[in-house]
Amino acid sequence: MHMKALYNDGSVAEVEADEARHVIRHSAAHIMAQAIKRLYPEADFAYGPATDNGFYYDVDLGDKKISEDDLPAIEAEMKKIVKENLKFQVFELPRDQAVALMEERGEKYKVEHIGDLDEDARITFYQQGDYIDMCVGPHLTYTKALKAFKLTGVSGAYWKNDASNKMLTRINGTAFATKDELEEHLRLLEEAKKRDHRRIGREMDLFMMRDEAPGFPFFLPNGMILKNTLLDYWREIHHEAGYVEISTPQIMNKQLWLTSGHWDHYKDNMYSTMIDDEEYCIKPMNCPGGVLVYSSKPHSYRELPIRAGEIGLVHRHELRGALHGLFRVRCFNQDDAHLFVTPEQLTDEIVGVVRLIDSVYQKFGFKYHVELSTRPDDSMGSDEDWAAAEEGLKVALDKLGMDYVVNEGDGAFYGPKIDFHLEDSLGRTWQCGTVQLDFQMPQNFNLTYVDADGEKKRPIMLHRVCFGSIERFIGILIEHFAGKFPVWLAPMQVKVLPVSEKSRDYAHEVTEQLEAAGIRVVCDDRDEKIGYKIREARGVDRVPYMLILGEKEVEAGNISVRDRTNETVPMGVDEFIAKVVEEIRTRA
RNA sequence: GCCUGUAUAGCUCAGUCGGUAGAGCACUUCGUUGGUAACGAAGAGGUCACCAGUUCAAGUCUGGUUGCAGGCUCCA
Repeated sequence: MHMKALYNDGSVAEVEADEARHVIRHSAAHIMAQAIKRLYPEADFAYGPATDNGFYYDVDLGDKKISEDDLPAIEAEMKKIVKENLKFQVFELPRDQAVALMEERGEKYKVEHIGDLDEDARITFYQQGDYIDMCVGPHLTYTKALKAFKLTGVSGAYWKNDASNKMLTRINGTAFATKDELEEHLRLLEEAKKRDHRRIGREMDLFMMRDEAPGFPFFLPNGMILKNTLLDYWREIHHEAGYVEISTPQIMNKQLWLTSGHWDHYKDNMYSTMIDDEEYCIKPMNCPGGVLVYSSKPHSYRELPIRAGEIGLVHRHELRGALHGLFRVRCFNQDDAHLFVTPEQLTDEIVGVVRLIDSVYQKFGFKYHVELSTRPDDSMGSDEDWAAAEEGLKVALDKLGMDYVVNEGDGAFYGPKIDFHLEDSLGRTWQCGTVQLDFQMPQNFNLTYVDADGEKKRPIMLHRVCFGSIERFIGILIEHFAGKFPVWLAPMQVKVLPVSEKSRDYAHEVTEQLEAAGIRVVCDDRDEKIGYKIREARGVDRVPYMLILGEKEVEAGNISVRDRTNETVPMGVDEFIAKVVEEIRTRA
């Protein structure tokens, strides 16, 4: 799909594909702003960019409010503007005139924006009809080129993404080159909703949420199978990677959290309780416990690196507006580990951890992106330590040749981190794995090891998780597989479906044989028709294998195996058991 | 915490102008013995999230609280 785009130097060029889509969406944002301005003359616009999925504009409407009910009117006005086929024009102004123009038009956010621009920044404006917007473009050449768009919702967003600023009204929309593409996009969104882990979790009886405990998930028997199976896998690969496993207390006294720095930097997220008139905290992180284990006895350089894993249940008071299924909860299990290493071992250990995390994500076929998160405003420690720590992570990433984006100011309060982000069904990303480099905790707790020269030295501490939180990881897994887990993970691996009462005894026999082989099998011997049972096994249980057993199979002494491709093949029971057991063993 | 919505049966949803509730699926029972994505009938199931208010009367209107959804902020 070719189309023309107007650039801020006044030139016009052909654009296509992603670039064309971006131009369409960005122009849609301007046309929406023009429509809003016509309907709400007091509207004051902030930012209005194109995004990966559409576009939005943040607007300050003063005392007025816009809700979803108002969107059809705005859409209708946009259609009028499209029909008017206004020409997009571009012009540039020197700073003082740019400010004057925006002030004259009552655009105080744009004026502030100009103030934030570099001294030598070129300030360009795009105009269609009587609407003028400060913008770097490019844009469509005429409004009629906007052929397919839809406003999708209203939300709030802080000016400059800062919670201390005013909350503006964000109006979201999406636009495509053609109506067909728009329809397809909306259809895919509907499809994605069917993969929502909250919905599948309920359908498959994996977990549940209750109003009595917002943010605290309940795991049901099927969910526990999934969780425990993941943990078995986790223990196996960590044992192979030279990790030991520990477990540290849920509740430890406030003094510990003062020493670790959590009290000063993380107090608002911590739950606490009184025990015998002394204040105790419920752990929001596992590291202080891990540190206490390390510091409980002297260590030689010969013992390092120590890699101590812990499936640690942590509780954090998250803002209720942030809660989201299993993705954002108030208590979760971290597949944590703390590594105590010498400076010489540091890079290799980071590389080892990153490789381990990568191997886990490869196992499930996840695509992910990596971020290097640097020093936040609220942090502890010296500039030198932070610089060294950030450098340490960079060196490891470079050694691995990994692509990453830098996420300024998003590190933990005690150190910078490498974050691994996974996608959910809607393409939203969630941080799962992370590797954090920490010089602070060893200092705060005066951790040492005796080096070869007999001197006491300070170990460096690495915090790391692979899954991140088991809960979040399970949520991602559910959406990734749409509940159709590989055999080794499936809570129900085989469902035996007798066609009628006549084959019920045989079905029970086969079920027992599978059970004896360690296969998770359920026999649906209800008095229902075979089509009904298949429908439920497929659509609700999402079981990898169904065994259809009728008189034919009783006669032949074999089984009919139907897999997820809906192919049905006859097979001997022993042959099938061997196949499934092998798939489970190899985690195929 | 903030913005915009939203809350009726286990699930998905109807419920008009305010007159104390309905469907489909699921569940239970009975019949049915059925061969690859819904067998038939009957039954049971709701303090309409909660607390106030308006009204002769509230699922319905108003206010508040809580949960939930999509965002923002924050985060694994």
